[in-house]
Amino acid sequence: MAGIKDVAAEAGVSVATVSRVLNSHPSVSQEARVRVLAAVEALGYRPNAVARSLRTAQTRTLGLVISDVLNPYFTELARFVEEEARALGYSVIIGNADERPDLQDHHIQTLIDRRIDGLLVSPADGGSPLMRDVARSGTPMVFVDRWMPGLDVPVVRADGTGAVKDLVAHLHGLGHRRLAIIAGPAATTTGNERVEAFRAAMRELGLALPDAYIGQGDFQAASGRRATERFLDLPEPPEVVFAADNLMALGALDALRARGVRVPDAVGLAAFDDIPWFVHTDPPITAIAQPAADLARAAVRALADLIEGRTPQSVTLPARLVVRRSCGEAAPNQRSTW
Amino acid sequence: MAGIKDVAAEAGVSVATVSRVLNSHPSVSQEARVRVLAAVEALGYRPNAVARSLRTAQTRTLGLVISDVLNPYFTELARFVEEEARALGYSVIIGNADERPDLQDHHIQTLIDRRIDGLLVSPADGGSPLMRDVARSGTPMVFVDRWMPGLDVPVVRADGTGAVKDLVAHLHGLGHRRLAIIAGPAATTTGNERVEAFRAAMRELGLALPDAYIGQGDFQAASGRRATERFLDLPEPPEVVFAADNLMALGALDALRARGVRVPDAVGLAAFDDIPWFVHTDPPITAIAQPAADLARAAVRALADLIEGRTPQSVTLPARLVVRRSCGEAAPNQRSTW
DNA sequence: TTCCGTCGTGGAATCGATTCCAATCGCCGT
DNA sequence: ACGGCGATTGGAATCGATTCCACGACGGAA
Repeated sequence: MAGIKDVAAEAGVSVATVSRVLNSHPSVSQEARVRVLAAVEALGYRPNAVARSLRTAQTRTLGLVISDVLNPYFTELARFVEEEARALGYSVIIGNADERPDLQDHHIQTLIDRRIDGLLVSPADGGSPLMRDVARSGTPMVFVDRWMPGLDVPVVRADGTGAVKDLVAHLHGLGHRRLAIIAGPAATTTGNERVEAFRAAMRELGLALPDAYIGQGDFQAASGRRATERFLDLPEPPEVVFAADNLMALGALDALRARGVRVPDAVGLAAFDDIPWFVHTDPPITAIAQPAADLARAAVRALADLIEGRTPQSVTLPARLVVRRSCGEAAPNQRSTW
Repeated sequence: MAGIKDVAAEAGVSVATVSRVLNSHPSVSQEARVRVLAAVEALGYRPNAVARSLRTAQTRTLGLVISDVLNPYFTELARFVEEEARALGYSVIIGNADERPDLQDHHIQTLIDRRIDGLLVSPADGGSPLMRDVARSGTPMVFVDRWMPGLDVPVVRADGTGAVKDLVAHLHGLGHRRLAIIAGPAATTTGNERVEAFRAAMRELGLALPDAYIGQGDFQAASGRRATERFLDLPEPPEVVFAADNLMALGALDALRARGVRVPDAVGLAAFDDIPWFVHTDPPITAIAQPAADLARAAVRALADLIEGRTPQSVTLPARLVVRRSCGEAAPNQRSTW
């Protein structure tokens, strides 16, 4: 593969001049520029990004560590992150933690070793000591969706409080009183927040939330299945199950179907995170939709600000309720996002 | 951030010795090794992967260019690719082409510029001249799922012929005669193959496949919607629509629902690619399942073979039919993959 | 005792770019 | 005609590792 020296030789100039042309440095004669460009073309020369990064100490690359690629919400997030990053001249390397702290650390370490310019993280399991160190070491970093408290790191996320309140009100209006939730890991911020919002909304309506109605999940399908089975085994099962993410909702649906429980007649189902498939499930699932595209854009911009020396902003966007039929009679404002 | 020189100074040895310890070169005294390791520990030293790559001319990184991250099939593929690569000591950088040739080329170019050790590609739109050049230039490369004909590049894919034949037989057995297909882009191998397999299977059963029953799609949801609407507008609409991938099936379902067409009573639906949600759609969708995990593993191994100088193998694995209820009465062997 | 092979070690070159610094060349003003 | 300034240019240092090569010490064989 041709190097900058070959180009210099071909064009009859020094490597310094070639480099200047490539980086559009002003002081190069028109004539030299033309010759260099011709040589570049003739040789099909492409600068070696590795060498360039070593010298300039920047890679124009962002790391994105997400908790689970199989979760459509994160996939969507990743897609928009890459899009915005590309618009700003960065590449993105995705690390999938699969909700496993060890994998998460592995990816963070690998990304740091490769000297990415900045890190976008959605901490699985409440983050890790390594993550804390990285943040403190001054590596530009931004949290998306989930975050770690007590760190001076910008956070870009959706606030589901209002939407959860709307959801509970909707369920209450439908006549449901016994509402259960499948929570995410207590260590994650989103895991906690959603439960708290749910609890608060219920208290406001004077509804009780017994411990037995709080299932422990880990944001993955299997845990949704297990928690749902436990609910169904209760002497007095809940009338509605609210899953704190879409994969656990899938698991819940699996469990319900396996037991032959009719949705929503016997038990209703709602989920956090809206995805295209919820329109076509049986029945269509009422869900809380997060603005993934906006979150992704805001997060990338905050990170770029941090990297390029500007002051980044934490951003909180509202999530919103999308009512479908999985909790009872169709509501008048039933509408899909898609 | 501490460099190898700092470690050398701290341990009181030369950088050469430090490097030897780090790369477990045999000729280092026990005593020096201990001192170096202690210094590494004390300084929290981590080798700079960029510098190392420049010198060794290898990055221990694989590029994976997929056609569409939002397609759960590719997401699953990506997940297993990363898993297998990690087991073999490689990292993976994912490029999402969104079924756009220009984006695809952008990612390939970026990956090459970063000197990834090898490339795993599922060509969107039949590949590109750039892709052909890269393949010919000797960059280790392996095709997954889709491929470009006429290149000496290993291909790892699933063969759907048998499963499509099973599907058509199943539909025929259910009494359906007018079967339509929403094809993928003619430029892609999978796009063509699936149509051809379908056509062949129908011919064997003496069924006609009029041109009007072949919808042109691009593997994305919107095209599935459009093609389905066109089918429904036909004087004699098909009895079953077979979508060549899961996103177009989603689009088809959208269109069917919008028109108030009952599935499977009025029109049946089947899809290529099976995903967890198909179990819970209304109705559950009959689909052809590809062994994503096995494909991913085989592809990574083939690429690693190529990179490390062994002889890689092309692999073709069978896809299989999973019958559900979207084409008519439940079959006896109804069973989910999940 | 002398010679030679092994082992452990450090100096220095190298990978492919970027960039500082000094040198050269016109050309202008006085 | 001369000093000087701006525009171009090339040489060489540098980024942080790996690795070739030479060198000294030491042990065993003759």
